[in-house]
Amino acid sequence: MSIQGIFPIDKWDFKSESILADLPVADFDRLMARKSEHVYKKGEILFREGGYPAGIYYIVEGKVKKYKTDKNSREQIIYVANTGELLGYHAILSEYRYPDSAATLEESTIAFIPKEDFLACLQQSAILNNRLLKTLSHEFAVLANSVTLFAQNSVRERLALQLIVLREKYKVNFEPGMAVEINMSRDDLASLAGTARENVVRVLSEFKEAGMVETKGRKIFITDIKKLIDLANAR
Amino acid sequence: MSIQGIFPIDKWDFKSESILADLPVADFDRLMARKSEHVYKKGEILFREGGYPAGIYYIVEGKVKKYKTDKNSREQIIYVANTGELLGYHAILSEYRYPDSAATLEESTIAFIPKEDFLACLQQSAILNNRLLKTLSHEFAVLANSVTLFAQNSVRERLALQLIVLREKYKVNFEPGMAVEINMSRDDLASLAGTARENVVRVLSEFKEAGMVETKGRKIFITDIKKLIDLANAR
DNA sequence: TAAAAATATTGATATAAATCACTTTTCGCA
DNA sequence: TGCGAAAAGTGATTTATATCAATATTTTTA
Repeated sequence: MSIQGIFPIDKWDFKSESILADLPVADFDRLMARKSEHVYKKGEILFREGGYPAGIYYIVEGKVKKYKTDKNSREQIIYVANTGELLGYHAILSEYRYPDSAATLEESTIAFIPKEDFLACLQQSAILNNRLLKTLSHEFAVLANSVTLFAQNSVRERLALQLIVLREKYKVNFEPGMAVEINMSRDDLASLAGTARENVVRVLSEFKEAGMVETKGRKIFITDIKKLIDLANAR
Repeated sequence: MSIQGIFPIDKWDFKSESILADLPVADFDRLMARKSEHVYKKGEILFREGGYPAGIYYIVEGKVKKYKTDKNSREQIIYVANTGELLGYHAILSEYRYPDSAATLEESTIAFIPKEDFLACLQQSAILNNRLLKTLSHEFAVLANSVTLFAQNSVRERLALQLIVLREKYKVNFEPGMAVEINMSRDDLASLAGTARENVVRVLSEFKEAGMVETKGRKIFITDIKKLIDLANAR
């Protein structure tokens, strides 16, 4: 789902192009022929940065964080993938190792597709080919935005933007005006905003003061998205 | 050219996969059939973020910065493209607008290839297809590294890393132990490192103190790459 | 080659954010 | 249902870097 139209440009359109949508049934079936589906508990690791790729992963249902870990073992979340998204294809297409790690953010059902099946399908399906090119190009735009965000914006702005993006991913059965619950630890939010947990807590309570969010225990509710967007667009 | 082997992992392998290398002659000729070549002066703009793409650009000779401009018109350089690299394909492949702007960093000879020719060639050449998939996947890895760099590293580390990367791009007729001259303004360096010009100047003079670089007027020479790398890897 | 313009440098100060040390709350589960 | 571990929150302090104001240097050009 897109947030186009809310932002001036769709600068923060983090919508996930579904790579497999509209794939001809034959192609889809070939791809999925030897898949193995598995339910992962929250926090389980699918693959690790630097590892050699054996195949790709399809999120049947759930959420996965893609992240990098630096030498101080501080984690940086690059992206939050949602139901319907594909994972791990970068490593296979670049003929190299996984550029990041992936771990479930909640209990998730995930299908594994062997590398050979993915490559075979890729060779035969022009549509899959084009979808990948399109998705990868879109990812470039999204990551370029991230670079600018981290290089030039304050923690406050970074967190605001990440909350806006997360809201899109966490809203289900949404009706206008409804608060969206974001189910993510302060630590993960910190990792997503590129800061320390303490700062997330402080900024979050600022946002609470300003009537943008509410919290109940660990739960975070986005109550006024418009205000958040204004803050993110300000300066 | 790669800096693999210098870094522990090739974390900062910013080498540019040449998309057009090894392309069958027939494909290459078709792609280039209607190209128009033009010499740009330093600082000329090839395309602007948000613009509708009319084609792609091939750097015959020269250097181009890809950058984004935020609401305060502060510039963030995302990438420095070198001789032999292709520009502007993201916009065409994603079927959207240019995600960033491009401007020459020095006098450069650049060929423009109409969108139709690029797409036609893409449709007929499986090799071009695969090269694009590979390059885009590699770009993902590079940008993911950038995100982590900006989110978690100090200005000192950021500048050190950017200098290491620039050194690869600015070295010509290089012999071991030779100093490499980086011909870039303090403002552009600041934009590349995500900081203000003043801070670049200060950090640069620190590096000079430490014997890593030398300056002559505006010119910057990387004299001890090993020390720079140690600094970038430290922490 | 001198004057003007662009670019770079320096120092002082303000501000944001990291870090540390600690307390409190929440929640899974025994 | 209450205990213990994990997660969240708070306050004080330090540190890095942004910002401002002014000067100096380099390059361009007339």
